[in-house]
Amino acid sequence: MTKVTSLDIADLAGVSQSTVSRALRESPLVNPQTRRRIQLIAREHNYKVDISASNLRSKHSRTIAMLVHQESEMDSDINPFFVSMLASITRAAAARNYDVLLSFQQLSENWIVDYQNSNKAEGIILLGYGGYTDYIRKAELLDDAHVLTWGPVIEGQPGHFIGCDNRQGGYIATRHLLSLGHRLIAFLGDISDDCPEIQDRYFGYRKALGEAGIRQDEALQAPATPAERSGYLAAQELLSRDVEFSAVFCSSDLSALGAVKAFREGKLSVPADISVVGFDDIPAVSYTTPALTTVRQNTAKAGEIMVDVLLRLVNGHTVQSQLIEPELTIRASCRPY
Amino acid sequence: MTKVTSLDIADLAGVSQSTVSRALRESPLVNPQTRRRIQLIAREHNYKVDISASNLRSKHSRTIAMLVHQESEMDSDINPFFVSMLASITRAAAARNYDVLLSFQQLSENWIVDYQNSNKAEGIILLGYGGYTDYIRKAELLDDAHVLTWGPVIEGQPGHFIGCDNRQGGYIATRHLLSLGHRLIAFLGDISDDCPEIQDRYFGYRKALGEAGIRQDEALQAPATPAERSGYLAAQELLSRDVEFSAVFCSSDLSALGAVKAFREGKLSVPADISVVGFDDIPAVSYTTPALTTVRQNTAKAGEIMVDVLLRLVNGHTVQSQLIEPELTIRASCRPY
DNA sequence: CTGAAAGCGCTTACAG
DNA sequence: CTGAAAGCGCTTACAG
Repeated sequence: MTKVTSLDIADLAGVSQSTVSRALRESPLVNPQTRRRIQLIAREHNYKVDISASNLRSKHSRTIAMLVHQESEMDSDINPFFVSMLASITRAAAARNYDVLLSFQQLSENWIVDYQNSNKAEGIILLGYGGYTDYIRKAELLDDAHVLTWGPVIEGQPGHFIGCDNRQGGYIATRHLLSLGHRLIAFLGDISDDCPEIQDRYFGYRKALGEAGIRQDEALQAPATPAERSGYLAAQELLSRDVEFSAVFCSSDLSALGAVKAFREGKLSVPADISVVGFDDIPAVSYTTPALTTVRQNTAKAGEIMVDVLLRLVNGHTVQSQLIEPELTIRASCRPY
Repeated sequence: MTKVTSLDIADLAGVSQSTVSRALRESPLVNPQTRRRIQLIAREHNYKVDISASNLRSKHSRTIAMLVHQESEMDSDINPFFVSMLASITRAAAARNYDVLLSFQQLSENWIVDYQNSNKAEGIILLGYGGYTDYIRKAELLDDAHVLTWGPVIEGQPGHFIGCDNRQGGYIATRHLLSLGHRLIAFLGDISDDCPEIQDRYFGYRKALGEAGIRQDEALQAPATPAERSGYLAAQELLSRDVEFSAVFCSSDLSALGAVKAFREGKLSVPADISVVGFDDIPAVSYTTPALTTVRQNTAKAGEIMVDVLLRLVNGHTVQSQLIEPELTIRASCRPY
């Protein structure tokens, strides 16, 4: 069976090939009746516009590339938050008739050149490059390339970023605990310069404490990466310090999950003995016992915005880095002090 | 800045455009020195072969599409097992110089036609369509289309499947528990015809019990979907029945995680009071306490095989549905009875 | 080993 | 509203 082309459809419909092309692209130039007839014939014959020919001629690929960062080749343990982002970006792109190319690897100049200059994709979205700010900073390429990164928005930083208002997120999480009467609130997370997003959550936490007239106690801070295991260890570390606290703000849901487990093993009940707030609102934490109170990053909305902004970048508009407002999602892991 | 084409490179190198094309595709027809020179010039000018033009002319897209099944629009909670598969397929494709298009949605005839006839992708991989056997059965399209599904291999079934030898997996999991002296072994999972993969795990479990001369007690079976919440409820159900058992084989890691939690809440320690074996070996279960003994589905290998088989299908070879051998991964969730 | 030429299947001015 | 024609940037016989 030989391939059906627009010429075949034209013959069948008794019109010219250009008219077929127009009809299938919903051009208003074509007589509505003719258009419908052509579309019907095309469907009957399972005809689809050849995307390569279309792309070549029109110089658009209607495709974006998504690059998911992977530390190591072997590590398939992707934060569920990024899986949600991936899904929502893909859906947002599909809604705009864009396809999504997926790749897991390290960012390299080469990769960007490859995807842009080869016309494979009109733009690129970077996911999970949180720790790579330095690297991104170096790549001047990012400035004229159509690259959008999910990550921290830092003053004067080259490239284009969309991220969560992490400072606000840390602030509302801590305010919530304060409003429940907690005064000794621990913080779990890596506040080094390597993790500007976590740092911002920490700054929000400090701001809320400050406003409540509470001096932050360094002994109530323990580093943790966004991983269950890490939260578990950090919580144990906290317990071993033998400082008092009645609540913990964890800078990620995964670390919160680990912390809850550590507390439980230490015969401390959540929320009876300790209140816990997480960050991200990954799908899993609404099912846990207790369901986790957390700061929701709206991935569906984030996906929409990222696709919109990337496409505006592609179309030559100047775009602004943008922060997405987090929301507190109250569940069952906190209790009044 | 106007686009660099192979003609520009040809001019710069003082050769014909055909020679540039050949050189960049590593054709042995080109003088090695000339080839190197051309490649150098191309790199200097950030020239990349226009993929649309190349695809149009050569009639290959070197792209495969991955369709991940999503029950509902809102459900971004994808089983980590499929995330691993997604990553490993993408990497296997990249190693063969293939790009991967990603889509999350329901399977529809339309979708397949769209991707194949439009030349967007040479073949399609379906992920997470376990419950959709009926639907797939109906789609005769699948037979001549280049579609490969991760799922159960069923005698006489149309289409092409790669899956885990689930029966063997259930068998080795149960044998392990038997070898530790357990006799009363519960099973968690949905054994309806809707889930042939879980059914197979159940058959393997029964086979092992049978060989050990143990009559399977129906009261020791509780339905559970591959979700933590579901495993949690199923384990509670089991406990409420007040039947005795010293071990549980859970048909997924996610349900095993939930079961462990339920046992713990019921003041039963794993593995001291109850031994638990899971299935999948998702990344998370090696970090839990106790680390979970489970049946490993080797996703890296599965990804390689799926890409290989799909590409052979694409190239017109007949391919055989294939089962991947599971391996028992012993960790800390089981103890001799 | 190299080049001239055809042509993949579309989109889009241009003319009517 | 419709058609004839050019041309997107390659790959690949074909000829030498």
